Amino acid sequence: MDGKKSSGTDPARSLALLWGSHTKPGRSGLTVRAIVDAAIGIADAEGLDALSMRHVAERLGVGTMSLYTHVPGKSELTDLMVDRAYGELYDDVGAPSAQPGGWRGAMEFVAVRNWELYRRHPWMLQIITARPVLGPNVSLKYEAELRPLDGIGLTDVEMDSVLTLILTHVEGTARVQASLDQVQQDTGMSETEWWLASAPVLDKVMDPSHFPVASRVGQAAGQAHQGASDPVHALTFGLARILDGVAALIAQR
Amino acid sequence: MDGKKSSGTDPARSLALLWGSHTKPGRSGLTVRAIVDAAIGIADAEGLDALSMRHVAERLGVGTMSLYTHVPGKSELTDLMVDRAYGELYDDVGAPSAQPGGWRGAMEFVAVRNWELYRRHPWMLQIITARPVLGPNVSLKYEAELRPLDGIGLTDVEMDSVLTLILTHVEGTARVQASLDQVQQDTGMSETEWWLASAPVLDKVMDPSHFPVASRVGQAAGQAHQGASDPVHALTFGLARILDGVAALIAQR
DNA sequence: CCTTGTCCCGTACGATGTACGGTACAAGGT
DNA sequence: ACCTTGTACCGTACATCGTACGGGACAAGG
Repeated sequence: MDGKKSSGTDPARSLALLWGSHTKPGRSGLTVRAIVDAAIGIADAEGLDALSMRHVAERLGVGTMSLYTHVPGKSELTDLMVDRAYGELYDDVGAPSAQPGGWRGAMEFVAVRNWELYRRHPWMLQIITARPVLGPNVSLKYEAELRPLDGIGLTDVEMDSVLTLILTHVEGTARVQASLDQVQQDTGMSETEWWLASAPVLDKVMDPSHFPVASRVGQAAGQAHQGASDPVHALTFGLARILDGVAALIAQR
Repeated sequence: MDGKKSSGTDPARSLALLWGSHTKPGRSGLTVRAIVDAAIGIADAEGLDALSMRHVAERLGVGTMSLYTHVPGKSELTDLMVDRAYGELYDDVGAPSAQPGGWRGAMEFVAVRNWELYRRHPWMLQIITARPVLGPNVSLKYEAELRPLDGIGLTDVEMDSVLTLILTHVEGTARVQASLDQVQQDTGMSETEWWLASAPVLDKVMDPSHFPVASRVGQAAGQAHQGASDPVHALTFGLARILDGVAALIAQR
C-alpha cells in the first residue's frame, strides 16, 4: 500500500542490487552506499515526502541523472533504504534468543527493538507495506527473530505465523505513532491542542445520546491517554494479549 | 503515515465539512456528495494513485478548479471518502452486538466486516493511518463495535484498548493483502510467479547455512501458504490468538 | 436596474520521476 | 603513443500533480 509500483518489474535485477556490493565507486566516487545513506538522511530529517531524486543528488553534489547510473529508479532506492535500516536492528543474530525471560522475553525484546527502529525511521512504514524486501539484512532479521521461537512446541508454520502476528502489531501501532508525530509537525498543534480545537465543533454537531457507549468510553480513554489515542499503550497492551494467546496455544499441546 | 499533511490546518473547517450537508447543489448541480462518490469510483477502479483532482473533474464534466468551491483540498476529499466508505460497514448500529457467539462472535464479525471493506476499498488503507477521521460514520462505527464489549467485565479503557487491538490487526493484515494485489496488478506476475522468478537469484546469492532456522521455516511457510505470505491465514490465526488473550484477561478477574 | 456575493473555471507555477541523447573519461588492444 | 570502445556522468525535456490567483457569469436583494 505505498504509492506507485514498489519495485521495478524485474525481481532479479532488484535482488541483485540488494545483495550486491554497494561500495564500488564510479569515476566521480559515487557509490550506491553513499546514495542510500544520503536518502536515509533526508528521509530521517525531512520525511519521505521531501525525498526526491533531485534532493539526493543535490546533497551529494552530483547531477540528478547520475543517480540512475547506480540505481534503476526511486522504488529500488527505497527498497535499499529499508534493507539498510533493518541492519541497525541487532548487533548479533543471536541477540533476541540471548535475551532473558525465555521466548516471551525474547519476543518482547523483538517488539521493542522494532518499535524503536520505526520511531527512528518512520518513513519505513510508508514503504514496507508492499511485498517484503528480500534483502540481506531483512533475511538476517527473520533468522534472528525466529530463533527464540524454535523448539518451544510450535510447528514451523506456527513459528512464522506468531512472528508475523507480533511484527504486524508493532508496525500497526508504530504507524499510528508516526502519523501522530507527522500531524503534529505539519499543523504545529499537539495532540491535546488539536483535540481542544475540535471539541467545541464536535459538541455542536454530534449528539451524545446517539452514541451512548462511544461517548462514555471515548471520554474515559481520552482522559486516560491524554489524547485521542496512545500508541505506546496500544503497543504494550496488545503485545501482552497476543503473547498470552500464544502461550495458550503452546499450553494446550 | 500517508503522504502530505492529512488535512488542512483547520480542524474546525474539516469537521464542519464532514458533518455538514453534502447534497446542497451549486448552480451547476455540483455537490460534495457527487464529488466524493466520483472520487471513490476512481479509487476503487484505478487505485489511489490514479485519483487526481483533474480526473475527478473530468468524470463529473466540470472544470478542475470548480471542485475547490465545494472541497478545500485533496486531503479533505480523502477524509470525506473514508467516512463515506465506513458508512457501508453496518446496516444497523446494533449489528455487531446482535451477532451470535457472545462478545467473541461479535468481534469476529467486526473483524470480517472490516476486512471485507478494506478488500473492497483498498485505498482506505493508504489514508487512515493518520489521525482518525472524526466523521459521522466513523463515530457510528465506533459505537457499533464497542457495544458488544460492554458489560463483559472490562473497564472502559480496556474496551477501547481491545477494540483498537483488533482493528489494528485487521488493518495490518488487510494492508499486506492489498499490497500483494497491487504488486500483482503492477507487475502482471502472481505471487507464485514472482517467487519462482526470484528463487534462482536468491539461491545463488544467499547461503542457507547462514540462515538455518529462517530457511527451514521459510520453506515450510512458503509451501503451506503457496507464496511468501498468506494474509487470510495471518488474519484468522492472529485473531484467534488475540481473542484468546482477551478471554484470559476477562477470566482472571 | 444596479449591486453584491457566490459559483465556476482558464491559466500559470513550481514540484515530481525519468526517457533520451550527448559528452567526456578510463581502460584495453595495437 | 594512439585509437577504439564502453561506461559514467548529466543537461534538457515531458507529462503529471496540487492548487494560488483572478476574471467572468449568474442569482438574489435593494
